[in-house]
Amino acid sequence: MALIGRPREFDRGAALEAAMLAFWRKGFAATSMNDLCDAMGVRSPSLYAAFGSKEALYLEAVEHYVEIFGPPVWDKLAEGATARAGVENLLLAATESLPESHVTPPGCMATLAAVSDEWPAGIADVVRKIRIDMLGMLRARLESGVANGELPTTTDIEALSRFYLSVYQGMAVQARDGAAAAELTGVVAAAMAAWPGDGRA
Amino acid sequence: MALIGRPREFDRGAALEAAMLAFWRKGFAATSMNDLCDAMGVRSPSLYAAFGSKEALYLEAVEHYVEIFGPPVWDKLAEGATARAGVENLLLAATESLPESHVTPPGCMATLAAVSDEWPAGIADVVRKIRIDMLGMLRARLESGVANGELPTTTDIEALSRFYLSVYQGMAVQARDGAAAAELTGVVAAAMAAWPGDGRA
DNA sequence: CCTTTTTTGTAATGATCGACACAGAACTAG
DNA sequence: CTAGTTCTGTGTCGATCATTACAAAAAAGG
Repeated sequence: MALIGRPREFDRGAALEAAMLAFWRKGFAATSMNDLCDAMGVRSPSLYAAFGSKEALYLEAVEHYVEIFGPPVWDKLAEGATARAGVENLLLAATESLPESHVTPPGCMATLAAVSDEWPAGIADVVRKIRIDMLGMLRARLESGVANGELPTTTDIEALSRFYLSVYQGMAVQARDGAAAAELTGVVAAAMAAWPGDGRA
Repeated sequence: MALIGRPREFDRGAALEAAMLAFWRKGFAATSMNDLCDAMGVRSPSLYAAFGSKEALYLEAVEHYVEIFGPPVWDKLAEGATARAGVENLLLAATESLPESHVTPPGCMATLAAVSDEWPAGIADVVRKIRIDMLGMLRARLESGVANGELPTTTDIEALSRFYLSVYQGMAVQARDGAAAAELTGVVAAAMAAWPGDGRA
């Protein structure tokens, strides 16, 4: 991009990654420019030159989050042999992704963003769209399950996709509260028992 | 309390109610003292004299929330004739309580507090305890269901209580995103299909 | 009446917020 | 080399934050 002029002395990608982790852990408002400068190892004028503003940096950070942490979980939805296996694999992947790790904060950055605090409208719109996209992915997989004959044509797609989204979102909240992967797998097992036609009487 | 001296000119209970609604809608950090003074109709010195600090006011507000909005939902757990009816009635009550109304903001104040932003430790501890108490109430009802013979003794109480808590918490997130009661009742119907022994094959 | 006590309104405190002005440093193009 | 361009570091801007001094006002006790 910048062919002439003084070269940038920091790795933009690494700085964005650090900003993503800081925002993920503390949220938008609670992460100050000072926090970001410390986490990214960059002075504020360099940060503004590279990213524009705190809000623009957050938007890039959450976009990066979706690119990096979305596929390992949400691609499972399509990889499953059946719609049921897809949903189950999605939720099982979430049990590994949601709890805190050595490098990542607990919970889902997009699910938990802007649900309890007032955030800038631009950010609130983006994260809400991500959550709506999750619902859309679930709905699409269930619809294909009906088309494949795996699910009865009478299946309430809207309700079932919202239900499994609820399970994912609730697991994200509990991961925030310290739930471990083993505790979340129990939730998944219980949730899969709600699959239409899975009678065990 | 104050027998002598100039009498207070505002209704402390009404002011607390207004503060609760403001905190509920915007969260702790995003609600400034200016916002609170406007919402409560009180100048800041009077506010500090009556409540101590912003943090102490929040703690009183969330305590008031639990007292007012907790029982209409969570008492349903014990009122049901069976454990299954109790859980279903709890979730159905939530479908009426969680969506935004003319007077209340959307979502559950205790469920969504401090999940996306860093809040003062004292507040984070309190709201997390409330969420853990919800889990405890579910667990206790399921345990009594096992004792009554309504549920198999092999029931994974821990997993099932976490599962229904997930559903409640996920519905709270979706209510934040604008879900209506009708959409949440579909989630409840799907969730109740996961009840152990509810075979429909 | 006067004193004591508490609340009220005005105004200001220091701290922190996001964002930026400016000058010097580091690079390319010619 | 010089000129043009971009980045870095220091320092600071006005705004807003939670909190509080201070004095006038409103009540009760004597």
